[in-house]
Amino acid sequence: VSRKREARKGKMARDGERAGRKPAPLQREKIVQEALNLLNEVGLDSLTMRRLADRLEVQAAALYWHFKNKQELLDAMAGAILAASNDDIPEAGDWTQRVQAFAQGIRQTLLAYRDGAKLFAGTYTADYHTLHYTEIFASTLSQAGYPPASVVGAGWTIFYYVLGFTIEEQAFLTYVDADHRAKLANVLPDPQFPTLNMLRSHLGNWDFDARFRYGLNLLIKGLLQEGKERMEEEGQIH
Amino acid sequence: VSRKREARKGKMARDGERAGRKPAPLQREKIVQEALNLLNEVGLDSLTMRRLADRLEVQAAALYWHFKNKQELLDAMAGAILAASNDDIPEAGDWTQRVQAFAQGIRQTLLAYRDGAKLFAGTYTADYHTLHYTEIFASTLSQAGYPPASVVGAGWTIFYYVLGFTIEEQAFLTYVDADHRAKLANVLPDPQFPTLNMLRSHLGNWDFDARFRYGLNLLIKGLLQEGKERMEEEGQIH
DNA sequence: ACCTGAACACCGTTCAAGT
DNA sequence: ACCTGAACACCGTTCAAGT
Repeated sequence: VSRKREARKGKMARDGERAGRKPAPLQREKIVQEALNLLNEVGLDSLTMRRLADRLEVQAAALYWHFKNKQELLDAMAGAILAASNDDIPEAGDWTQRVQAFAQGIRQTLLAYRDGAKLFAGTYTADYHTLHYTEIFASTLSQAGYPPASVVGAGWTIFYYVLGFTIEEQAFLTYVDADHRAKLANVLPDPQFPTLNMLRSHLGNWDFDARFRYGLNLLIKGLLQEGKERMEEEGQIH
Repeated sequence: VSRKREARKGKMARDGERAGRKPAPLQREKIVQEALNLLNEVGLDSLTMRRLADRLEVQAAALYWHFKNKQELLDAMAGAILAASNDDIPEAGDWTQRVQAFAQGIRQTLLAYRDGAKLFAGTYTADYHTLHYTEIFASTLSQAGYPPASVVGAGWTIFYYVLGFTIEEQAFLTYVDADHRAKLANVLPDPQFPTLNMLRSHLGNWDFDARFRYGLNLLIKGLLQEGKERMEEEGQIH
């Protein structure tokens, strides 16, 4: 997970606009790494500065020398999750396969840490890794012939889908136990909701992998359709 | 906003599986309503039991007679937001227009309260309103000829998209100021990311309405395409 | 440069006791 | 049935002072 990061050393855009100043206070990465371990053990709601300080065998106040406040630490954690992810998206296959691998990659990255998606939501980072990922996606769709507005629009759409999906997936995995699931199932056979009743067996399906693929396919079908419409228009003009 | 709820009184599935017991301790709705007001004023992070108690001119401990814990209150708030929303989706138009209106309705519902989307995320409620909404969507797509698996899959996909979108929209509106936006713009002209550089003008576009419509259209295009493929298959078989 | 000690102004939650 | 008083075990953050 962290071997990749060594290999990219020297690219230096790592700490945002402050990059390239000096070799970064060594301690910062250690804190973030320990914070991520703690996240996996206790979850986002129980991740406190004091608990983290305990782990690092330091006073809580010490953390405020390295981070302005808790939010800045959380932002750094979100960045580190993305950085640690498998960022060599396969170049093989047509663009639909590449886009699919891209979306799956983001989902797996967020799934790799407890509450990873929730942590990531609302973190508007623009560090090297975010831009790198975006560049890969954008160039794939651009080379497939899609115009700028579509590339950007599709990028956001896929990102929002993956984010919403993974937030709900992780919430389900941690908060919804078998009891709760059974309760949901019991509510359904209500004559007031005939269509839901009809769909009962499908609504009880919690195969997140299959569910994710269905939505991703729908988005790609939409892109294919958009591409076809664009070709037809161009055909009429020329 | 709350007149609608009066009109539906007597349907009684309101408090989940405990419904139909007795006329519900009057106080509960008042607490939730005040909590929503507080949410709009201070945001989700600053919504505390103690502050809410102050507003109701009561001790914080008193809230624990009405709600098991804070999470139960948050769940009730999420339910109330959905309940207060405009739930008579227009019956006019073809199914694509109805699905569009449906998704827009959910987005507007979540936007109606500060951090509404974040509050809603991970709240697996199955109250009357959730089921009612789902029923409307499912029947629309069912009547359009889509098979059960597609109806359910498309429902989840649209939900995840709307949720992810609105979370990021609200986070942007509250946390990202002009300064931050300018900083994001400055990072882009990097020769390392040629495609992003090319898309610069489009990446700086923060028109969320337009962005939302693009993604929604993409999903509907995908559904139309899926429908066409299904018709072709059926044509070959018969 | 980096950390401690101690404090400030808060949290969510419990529970005996009141009415 | 509904609420108070008081406590418990925590929070994030600041800041003088240490090394």
